[in-house]
Amino acid sequence: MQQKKEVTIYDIAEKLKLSATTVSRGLKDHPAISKKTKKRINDTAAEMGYRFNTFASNLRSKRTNTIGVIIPKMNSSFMSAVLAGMEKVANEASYNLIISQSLESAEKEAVNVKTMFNNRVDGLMVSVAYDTVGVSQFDILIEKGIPLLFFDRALDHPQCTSIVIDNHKSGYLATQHLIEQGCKNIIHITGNLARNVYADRQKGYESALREANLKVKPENTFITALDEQAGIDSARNILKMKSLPDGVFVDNDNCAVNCMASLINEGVKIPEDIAFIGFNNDPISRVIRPTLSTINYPGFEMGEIAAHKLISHLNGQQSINSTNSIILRSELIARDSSKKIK
Amino acid sequence: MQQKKEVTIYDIAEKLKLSATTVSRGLKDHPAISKKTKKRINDTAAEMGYRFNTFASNLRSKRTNTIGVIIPKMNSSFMSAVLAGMEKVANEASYNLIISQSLESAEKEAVNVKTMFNNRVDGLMVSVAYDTVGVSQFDILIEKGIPLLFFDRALDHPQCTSIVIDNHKSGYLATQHLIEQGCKNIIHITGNLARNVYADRQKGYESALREANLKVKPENTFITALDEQAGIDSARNILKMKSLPDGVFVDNDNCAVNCMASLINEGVKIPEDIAFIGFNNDPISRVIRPTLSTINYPGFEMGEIAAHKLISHLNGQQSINSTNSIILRSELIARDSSKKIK
DNA sequence: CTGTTAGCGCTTTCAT
DNA sequence: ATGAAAGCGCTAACAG
Repeated sequence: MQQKKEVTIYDIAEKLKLSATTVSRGLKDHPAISKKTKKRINDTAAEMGYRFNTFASNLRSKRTNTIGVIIPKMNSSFMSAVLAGMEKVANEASYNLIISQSLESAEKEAVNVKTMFNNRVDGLMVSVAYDTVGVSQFDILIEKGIPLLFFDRALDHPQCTSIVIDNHKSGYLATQHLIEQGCKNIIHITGNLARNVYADRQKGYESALREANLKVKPENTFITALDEQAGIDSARNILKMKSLPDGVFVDNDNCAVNCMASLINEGVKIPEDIAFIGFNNDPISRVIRPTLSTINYPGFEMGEIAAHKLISHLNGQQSINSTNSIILRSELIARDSSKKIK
Repeated sequence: MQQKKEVTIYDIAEKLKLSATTVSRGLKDHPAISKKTKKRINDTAAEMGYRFNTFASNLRSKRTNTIGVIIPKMNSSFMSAVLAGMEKVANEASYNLIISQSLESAEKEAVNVKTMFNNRVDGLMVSVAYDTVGVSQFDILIEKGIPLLFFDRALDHPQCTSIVIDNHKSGYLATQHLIEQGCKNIIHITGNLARNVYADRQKGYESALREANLKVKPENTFITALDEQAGIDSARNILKMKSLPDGVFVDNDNCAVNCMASLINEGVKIPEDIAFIGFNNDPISRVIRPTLSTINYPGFEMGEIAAHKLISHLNGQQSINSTNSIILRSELIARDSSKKIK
């Protein structure tokens, strides 16, 4: 299987009696090259089977036109939507996206940051892992002036912009909704409170309880991994409680449906005995019975805005820093799992 | 925001009174460099804030240590598992993975192939899009001797290895299972029959029917996109049929649960009126009620095997071609949605 | 509008 | 176990 020799711009230049520079410019659609020459160059390139060498280009120009993205896990329709939004904006600005998963591990995340750094990404967008601590793993980027932006699961950093949803309000709305349905003893199944998303939702949950003169009991907040197993385990823990709750707010639909299914298996009636509300508006929330009430928010838009902010910065149009952060709106979707009142 | 000057191996070499060659080797853990020198080199590199320049390396060595992966869509636990398997093997062999989605579009797939090609991937693994036609879009790779491997949704190509599951047997098992439960009028909701996975399952479905002396009716095969909407639409179409089916075999769990939910909404009893079996063993199949019978198969293993085959080829240990293709085993998981017999 | 020159940072011979 | 020299293919800077 002999590799054919690679065609370079020099080969094209020679064939056309031009300089390599002109060929390079012609291929790049540079304004200073005549239409006619451009056409000759492009035609010859195609004919000779030329392929652009990104490495030589990147080496020389010290730019990669590549943006890195690190997400915790590619397992929700929300993440798909965010990435789709990012990809759209990046493509339009002719940037490439490199996506990698931390799989919820701070350790793997740190490795990914290094890999992105070594791959010379022009900028990086991160939604941090479940157990990430501190921000020092990102220092290498900041030091080299590589713009860093957080989305959804954000960290506080003066030099970074964050794009998030209003988690406080979301938590408040979800809890208030359960209270309106008559719930007086509401569980909040959440994640690591070091993460802004969970901490803010917890605060919103507490605000709503206090506003309704309901007690905030520490034992009513379950800190979990918010995955399927956490849903099943939480159901077991709920059934063990002295007084059964009458409402459950789960920070993730997938976890919520598993919890619901386990409870129903044990004879619990939903929403009559326990009302449920999830988070994410995942497609599963519409398929499960009873259909799951949830919080919806604009993932695609979040991706678009994040990518747009970063690219604006790269083009020198605006700066990445904490004062440019954005909070997107979310909304309550009430379905059968929470409608105690007929 | 001034960029600090990049540290190169020459800077390290100078500081240590060594040659760049030695530094390069030391960083790469080359056997011909003494332990002591290696330690000095690595320490100094860290201290000086050196970062490896992939582009210079790739440019010079003409290898990228990168494997490309193109998948239709990152929307199932099956795909996650496959990618995790690939990543594990790739990482162990110190290869990077670039993953991109065709979003079920042949057009985008062709673009992705070109991008991968221009990014000089050492090899490519592809699960083709829903509507891909022909194999010519992959010619550029074959011509340059870049190994190409298909997994799950495969194309026939003498120079490519395929890693697939036994779709014929899976279709047969699923259908036979419904027949054993007493079904006599079974619908098969499938996808584009130009795709091996769906064509083979359809053949298995037909084999099982014939074996049981049941008629194979063309109108009982629904060609759909196998997504959520297809499930909902199929439910509507089923309800319009002159004689309602008593069994439905869907080639995708996600589509199946949406179809089931829609039918249940219309008062259909599952499995009593219509028994159901899906495909993929997606987590959703365990949460939905009734729990969905399905076909399980080893996604993680598929990823591992695919990556392993490709890397073996890159190391010159075995060849990529159609004679090395592998068919993995799948298994039936019977749950409540198909158990008519008590 | 086109060309000349130089060099990005690394690895690969081939020597020693 | 270490080094010298050359060059991968491109583009920035300057020249005309």
